[in-house]
Amino acid sequence: MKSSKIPPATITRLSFYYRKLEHLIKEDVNIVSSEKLAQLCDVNPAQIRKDLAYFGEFGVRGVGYYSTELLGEIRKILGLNRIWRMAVVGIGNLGSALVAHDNFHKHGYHFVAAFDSDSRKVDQILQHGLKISHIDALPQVLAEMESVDIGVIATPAGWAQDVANRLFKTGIRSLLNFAPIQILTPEGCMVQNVDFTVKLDNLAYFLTSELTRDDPL
Amino acid sequence: MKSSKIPPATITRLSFYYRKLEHLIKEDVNIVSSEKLAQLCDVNPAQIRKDLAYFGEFGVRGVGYYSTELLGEIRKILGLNRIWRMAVVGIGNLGSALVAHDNFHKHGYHFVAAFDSDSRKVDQILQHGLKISHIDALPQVLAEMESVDIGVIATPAGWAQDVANRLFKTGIRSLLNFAPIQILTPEGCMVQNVDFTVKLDNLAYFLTSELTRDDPL
DNA sequence: CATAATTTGTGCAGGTTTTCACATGTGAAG
DNA sequence: CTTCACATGTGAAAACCTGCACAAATTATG
Repeated sequence: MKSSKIPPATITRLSFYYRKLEHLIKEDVNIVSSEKLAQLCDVNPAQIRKDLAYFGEFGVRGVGYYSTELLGEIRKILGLNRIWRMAVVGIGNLGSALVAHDNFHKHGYHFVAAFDSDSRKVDQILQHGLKISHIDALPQVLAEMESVDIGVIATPAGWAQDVANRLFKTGIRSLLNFAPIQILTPEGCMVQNVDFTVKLDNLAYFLTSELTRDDPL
Repeated sequence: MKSSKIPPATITRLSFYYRKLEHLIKEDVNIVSSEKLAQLCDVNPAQIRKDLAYFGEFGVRGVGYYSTELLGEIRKILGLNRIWRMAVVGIGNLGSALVAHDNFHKHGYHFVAAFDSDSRKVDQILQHGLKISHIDALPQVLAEMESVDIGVIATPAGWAQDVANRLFKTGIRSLLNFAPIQILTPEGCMVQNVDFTVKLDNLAYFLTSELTRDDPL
């Protein structure tokens, strides 16, 4: 259980493995080899074994991994054996879509607070009885409830840093940021960016470089 | 102009530089040094110079980079000096939010077709006069229009692979996938995944490992 | 024109991540 | 009980990426 130096990419891959395992278990696959799982996740088998080795020995030599057991181990590693409470700021098209997206809820990520700067939206009720509060009431609203683990920023770029600062001030240490900017982050906090435009730029580059490439057969 | 072996991360960073440059130019900053830009993007200055060196020499020694010139060069590299035509499949909460999101449009990514499997949604009109077609009409609709560059998958996970296959079959070679699964991709095609849950899992792991850490001191 | 002050572009070293290859452990069959 | 087939766990090699440190180029100044 050496947690010393774990590549960030390993965590992301564990998340993939987890999903595939859920899927396999639904199909009554009880045992899976690194070979098989690797194929499904499109990675190298040794990679999977290395990733898991950071956290322990979960397989049986000559056999493979017991699906449910491995699922449970990864669940423990990632911390998915609990509910994570989230607050979202910015209830525009994207924010609404996120709240309505039941994939979050199904995986234990629950929205427990929602904020917007538009007073006309305040007191509107969203999915699961979630009520929109005014952004200026953020400190009070969060102080009055059980602590929130993750903040979600779904505001325009111009607001994002300000909103992030307000969230950090309440003691939140993790943000999921949908605004296309780099958030300045205090020590001990983490921001994960979901940046559509960057992804599209990657596709644009791919298509462009394919065209430009002087393919000599 | 050695395009031989460019790290994927370089492309992603170019996208960041591009955004920051846009911003700087708006503030009438004519010249920027790698030092300055690095600070703003939170990377190493040498990294920026290395990234740019893959594609040419765009700076002036002793001076720095002319903002607009560099912006133009990166625009050319990434292929952002044109309109990219996109088709979106799945007009639920997320799909609607994407179409409404004007950040795409502003950066040259235009939705020109929209599909859904729900017949009740067919013929509904979205932003910019975009009309929803039935998913089964996808081949015909796309055949009748100027070619589409990028497919966007905003369907539930179960549909995603099927939709991807249909899109690939029309000749589309790039996908932006919002479904939480790994898409099987033919040779010469590219899929970029925007996977919220993976990002959340990363945050969950961060928070969990921070708690578990036996902090000596 | 020479010198100083900059800031780029880049060879090289260092570090991290991925992959290979094999020893180790396990279950099954004869 | 021995042997075989198999799949994990892991040290070592390879591939990849980043960061340093300095040479090269440019402008400014006297």
